[in-house]
Parts: sequence; structure tokens; C-alpha cells
Amino acid sequence: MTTTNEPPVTGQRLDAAPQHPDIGAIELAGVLHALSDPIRLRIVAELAAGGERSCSSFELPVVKSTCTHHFRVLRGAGVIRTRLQGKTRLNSLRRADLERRFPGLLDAVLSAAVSAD
Amino acid sequence: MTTTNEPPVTGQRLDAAPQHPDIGAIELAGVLHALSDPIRLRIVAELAAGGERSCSSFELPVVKSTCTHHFRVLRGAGVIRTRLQGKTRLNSLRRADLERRFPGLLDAVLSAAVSAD
DNA sequence: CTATCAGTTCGATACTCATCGTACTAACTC
DNA sequence: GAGTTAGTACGATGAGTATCGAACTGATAG
Repeated sequence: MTTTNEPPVTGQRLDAAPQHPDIGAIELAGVLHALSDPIRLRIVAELAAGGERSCSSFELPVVKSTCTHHFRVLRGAGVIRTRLQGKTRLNSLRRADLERRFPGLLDAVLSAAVSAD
Repeated sequence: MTTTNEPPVTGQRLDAAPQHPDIGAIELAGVLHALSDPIRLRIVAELAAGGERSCSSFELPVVKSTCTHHFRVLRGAGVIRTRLQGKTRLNSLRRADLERRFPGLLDAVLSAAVSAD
């Protein structure tokens, strides 16, 4: 595919590793906004139970591209970390980072999510 | 003003007391969304310090109508309570209610708001 | 009664966002 | 190489929302 009649993309590379904010760059409003969506709250709650999960292991009521969107929001807010492994992306909660930045916040949200279930 | 040439409004009354959700009706996603705006976060943080405050006692960088909007969002989410007194509205945090519904959540957000300040 | 004050209501506007479908890509399998 | 798999990229769309200004209201002060 080096000879398509379209010019090569000048933007960011597709296979670039996913970007995660530095601990200090994690903003409270951003985290709260990321957690204020029911689907993302569900992702975070399930992620809190286990270790690393691929995107497709969640049975979410949305199509793939919407799924990508939600994981990107969570990643951009600093809530989850995404690691490339072969053809899948493994997602995990940034528990330690969030705990250092906003002590008690994630636990409070998680137990609230359970009780509101 | 009882004889304007316009028919009387059929909608809700203007002076109706502000509506607050029942404790059980407070939703986690709603609370997180309400707190995910910097202006509202600031209102809540200032409200956490003292008792009752009128809307205008906050020096917010927005006009009055926008102010009304933010207080309505907070009220609708169950975060604050608004009480009519004369010509002002006195707002207070629903600390006890929130603590019962989502233990530790508000405190975690408040201390996070301070540390992120 | 008139004026002021505190706040709401009502558009209007611009921006964000959750969703989808289609096309694409990169790794893996056959 | 041809398919399959697990996503991402890219519009497009519709819903929500943060903002403003102007008009209004209800209580109080003069």
C-alpha cells in the first residue's frame, strides 16, 4: 500500500502508542467528567475488579467506534492506562496514580457505583 | 398588572419553591457531572467552608443568568439545597444527604479540589 | 407608589459530546 | 497472499450544555 493515489498522511501515526497524561497533569474536573458517563463508570467498575482487560471483553451496548471513544476519554483523563499487546489493547485502572493525586476519590466513586447499582 | 393584553401564563409558576431530588433519587453520574465543571466545583468548595450563602455572594466570572444555570444543575443533581429567604436564595451543601447516599465521595472530591488548587 | 435588588425565564448562539456507519490498519492465522 | 481479528480514524448527526443579553418577577427600601 505504498503506492495509493492519495498522498501519505501527515498527521499522527496510527500505530503510535496511546498517550497518557502525567500524574501531575491529571485534572479533577477531567476525572469527574470521565466518570460521569454510565458506560464509562461501568468500564471503570469492571476494571476495578480485575487486572488488565481488552476493550472487547466488556459487553457494552455500543458499537466499536463508540467504545474506542469512551476508552479514549478515560485514558485522556488519566483514569486508565492502555498497553498494546499484539492485536489487542490491554486496559487497566491507574489506581496508584489516582490515589496519589486524589486520595480516596476513586474508592469513594467505586463504592458509590456499587451502592447505586 | 392584572390587565395586560397577554393571556396568563399556563406554565409553572415563577415563585415556586425550588425542587430538590429525594435522597434516594440522587444519581452518581448526575453528581459527578455536576461536579465536573470548574465553576460548579468552586461553588461547592466555597459552600463547604461555610453555612448558607446567597448566589451573589460568590464572585463568579459569569453573568447572572449563567449563575442561575449552574446553581440549578447543582440543585438538580442533589448537591445543594436552596432556600428562599426574602429576596435572596440561600444555598447550602447537602452534606449529610450525600454522605448517606455516597459515603466519602464529597469529602474526597473536596480535598481533591483543594489539592488541585 | 417608585425604585432597587436578587434572581429567574426565555431565546439565541456556539461548543461539546455520545452515537453511529464506513473505511482503514496492524497483527495474527491459514 | 487472503482472511480474520481488534481495534482506530474519520466524518456526520443529534442531543446536551455553557454562555450571553434582554425582559421579567417578587420582595424590600425609600
